Amino acid sequence: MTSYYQEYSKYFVAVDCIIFGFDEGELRILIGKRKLNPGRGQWSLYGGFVREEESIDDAANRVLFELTGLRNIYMRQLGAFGNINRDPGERVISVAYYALINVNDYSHTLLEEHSVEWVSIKDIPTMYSDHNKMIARARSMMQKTISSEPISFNLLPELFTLTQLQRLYEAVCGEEVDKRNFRKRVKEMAFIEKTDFIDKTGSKRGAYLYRFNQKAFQKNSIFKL
Amino acid sequence: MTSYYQEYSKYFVAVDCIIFGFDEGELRILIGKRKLNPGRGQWSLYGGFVREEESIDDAANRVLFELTGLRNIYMRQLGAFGNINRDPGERVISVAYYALINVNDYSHTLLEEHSVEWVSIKDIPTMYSDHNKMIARARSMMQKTISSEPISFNLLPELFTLTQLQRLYEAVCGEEVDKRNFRKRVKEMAFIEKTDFIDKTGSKRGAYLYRFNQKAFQKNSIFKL
DNA sequence: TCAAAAGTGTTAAGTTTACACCCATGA
DNA sequence: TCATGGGTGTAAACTTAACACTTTTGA
Repeated sequence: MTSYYQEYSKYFVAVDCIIFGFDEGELRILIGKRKLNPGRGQWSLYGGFVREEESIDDAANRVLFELTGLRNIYMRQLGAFGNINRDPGERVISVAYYALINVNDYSHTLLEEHSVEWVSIKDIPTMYSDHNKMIARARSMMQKTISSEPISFNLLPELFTLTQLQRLYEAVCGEEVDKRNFRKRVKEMAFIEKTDFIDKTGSKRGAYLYRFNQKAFQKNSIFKL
Repeated sequence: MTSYYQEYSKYFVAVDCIIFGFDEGELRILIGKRKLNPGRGQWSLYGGFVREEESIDDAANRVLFELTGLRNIYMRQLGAFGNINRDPGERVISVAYYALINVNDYSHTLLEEHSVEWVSIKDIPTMYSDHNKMIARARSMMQKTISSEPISFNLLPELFTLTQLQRLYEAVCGEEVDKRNFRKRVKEMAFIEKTDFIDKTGSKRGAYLYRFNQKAFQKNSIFKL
């Protein structure tokens, strides 16, 4: 084994995931209570330590997979959190990621198995370590992104109504938007395709279901909500 | 010493700084050739390892201070880079930061002392490890930021002409803008103050010098270039 | 006297916002 | 039949973009 850097210190490196979902008109994240010390019983993000055989990104994907059973999830790094005493146990540097999943893809069984729950972004409790800071950063990063990149679709089922899309947008941005103006903008985006399917769960009349066409997007690549 | 996490591995954690300056109409970064193995002689960002008694942010500030002698510099984290083999020596996780400095504050003596030089962003060579990726990310992050936050002023002397400000903006964005439209926008920002001083180095006629008023900005907080 | 950079307004095009009513259906 | 959410267009306000000439001065 080489040892170029032996005079320097090494640190534990963890990943923490802010997992967003959208349900009942609310933006939610998946959090649970810590099962181990330090901080046992405190609300916490789901995370894990980086292993020697994986990159940090791989670690984040592994942790997400362990919790959700899902792969190929939209996931972005928020950054590294490295205050000396951020972890009450020992010095741990944590790299935070946020992920967007469709709550329907996540089974209730798994919720109980890992004792995590969907908590509305409006009701986040005080959390372990600097996790509140991570959540705030994730939220603000996502807010900036949602108007310029088509990330909404990761939070919705494959087929969705325009009202659902609008409610999601409103939940992320924290403000209401005009229905007609919103639909006008959607109509200009050829990669948001109207299907012939109709959803009757949300209203008596029924609403057309739409679908995000990834391929059509690649070509056009203009997005502005 | 506590040992909550002893079953996990520890890693070297470094910081790398992308230090931007603006000179002769070009956006430049400060890079040098590695003095030590692995990678001796390769072009590299300036960096250092995180010490036990400092946070990652503190480490970045220390490294920047070591190189420039400057404190209280505008500096933002880009994120963590953690591929397994990113460093040819041993596994090192690196947290990249970008900093904006005024080239006039940086002495030529220091350039030589640390054998670093200002290289135009257009002429960045192939660099050590994943440093090219870091630079690309820094550039793109800065580009996004410059239109919505008043960061330009960190790259300029305290007093600057509108042409300098415009050239900087153009260098960062990589495209030219209309002089009259640019000045119109500047005029609407009360916190960019015209002074009575005139700079005659850039033209025979001379141009008014302007100054960024940080206090006036705090109150208004609208920025759009 | 001329080359070089500084400085200055107007108009057309495009974008954004505000706004109200009819439709289809199940209960 | 009525309450509920679905669906649609236009005009005014605002923002952005395009555009050309005069001024000052040192060389």
